[in-house]
Amino acid sequence: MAGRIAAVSIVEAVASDLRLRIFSGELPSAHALTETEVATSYEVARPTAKASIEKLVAEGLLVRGVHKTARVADLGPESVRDIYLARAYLESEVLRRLAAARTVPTGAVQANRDIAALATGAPLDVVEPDMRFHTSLIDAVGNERISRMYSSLVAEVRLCMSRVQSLHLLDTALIQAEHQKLLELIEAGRGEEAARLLDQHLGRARERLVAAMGGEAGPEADLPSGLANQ
Amino acid sequence: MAGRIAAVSIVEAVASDLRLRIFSGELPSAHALTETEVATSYEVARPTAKASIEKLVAEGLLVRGVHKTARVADLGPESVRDIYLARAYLESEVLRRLAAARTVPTGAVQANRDIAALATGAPLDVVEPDMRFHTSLIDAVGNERISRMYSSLVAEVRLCMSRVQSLHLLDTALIQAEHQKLLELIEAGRGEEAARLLDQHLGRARERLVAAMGGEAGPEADLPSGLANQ
DNA sequence: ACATGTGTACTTGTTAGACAATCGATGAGT
DNA sequence: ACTCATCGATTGTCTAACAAGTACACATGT
Repeated sequence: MAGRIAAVSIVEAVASDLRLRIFSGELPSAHALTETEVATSYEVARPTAKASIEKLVAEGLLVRGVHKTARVADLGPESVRDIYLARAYLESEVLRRLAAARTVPTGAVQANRDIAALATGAPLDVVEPDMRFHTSLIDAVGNERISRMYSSLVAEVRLCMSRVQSLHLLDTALIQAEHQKLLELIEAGRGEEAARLLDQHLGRARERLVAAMGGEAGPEADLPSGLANQ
Repeated sequence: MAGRIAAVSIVEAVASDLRLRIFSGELPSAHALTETEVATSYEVARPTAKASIEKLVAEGLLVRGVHKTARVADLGPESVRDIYLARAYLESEVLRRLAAARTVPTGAVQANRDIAALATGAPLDVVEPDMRFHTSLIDAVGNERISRMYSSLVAEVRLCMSRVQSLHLLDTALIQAEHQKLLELIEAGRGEEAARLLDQHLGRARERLVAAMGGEAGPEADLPSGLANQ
């Protein structure tokens, strides 16, 4: 079904294609991914397919227990809140830091220009440049570990996005405007305000996502609750 | 050489034992870990050994390029700064959050009691309860992803610690006192002060670690620089 | 009819052995 | 002494196979 790919590593190539198929929605939530199934469809050996699957399990895109077949992760509203809270933790500190150095990453500027350019296109096309915008901010601090953590969160966000077909999910113009404001605040060295705006920005996106997934809205938009009982 | 272990999964068991051997210093930095070598020493098949090694590579404890043998990660001062900065990002937000809810995790209280109890023992014994203290704080927010990220950072910190034999590295009494102060600030709901104290706490530990590794000190202790050029 | 036990098919965990591709180093030639 | 080629070692991947565990359906008993 899926064509063969040639890259640095076979297991990496298979994993990449599976990733795309998951993000595209071709593989729906809770869809079972048998090792032999993957092996035959990509014409690779079962150990290779196994390694690919385990890679995606490590990334959180698939879940599986011992001796059970891997399934596409089915993320609920709680997971979405977890993911967005983690994003906020990392990114708000990053904004403070960038603002302190008055560093405006060119990649983020370009990404937001791209968002503005497709303002008339399909609403779901905004996801890629939006993620690129945020990732550019993170990468600008040059911390390998933080970048890795964030990209793992981005992968989960994209997974969530692919489960939602509501076209009214995203207000492209608003997103673009808030991104612009964030960049301006960074340039002006106003880190605290940038961090606060980011919290609202992410909180809004989170609640829209939760709503589109059928979950009920959280208590407040900009400061999510949910502290574990000790 | 290493005895066999029986657990849920063989590759997990092998990975765990390798982890311990790395943390204990038995496997020094840049030590090569051949797949066949691991396979024969644990009496497992090579694919199993391979999987264990790849697991540790994913955790950052081992490094390896394509077609090259895995080696124990050799973390330099830059890595230490990256790790501690990432810790600060996560943990400072966690402290603000815990303080807002005035939630003092019992696990952290117990961990700090343990530190106080062994105030007369070997200085390196403080590492385990110290990590437990910080991990308890993180886990208290109940965010699975943040906990996972943090534990990955803790693993790297422990790797660094095992490379350092300087016994004057840690001032147990000071650590214990600062932990106590952190808990009090949380209980009092003074999140900002807690976050600031944490920055100093981690910054001090970081610079001691860097110094013990032979690196030169960073510019300032509580607000590490190192912004990537654009 | 319902609950319970059994059994079979499917899937995963692990192993063995093998071959090609690649990396590192040693040795030969200039 | 320096460059290049050959060789050994190591990894990537495959085929084949067996053991072990899970899940579902079937049959049985109450």
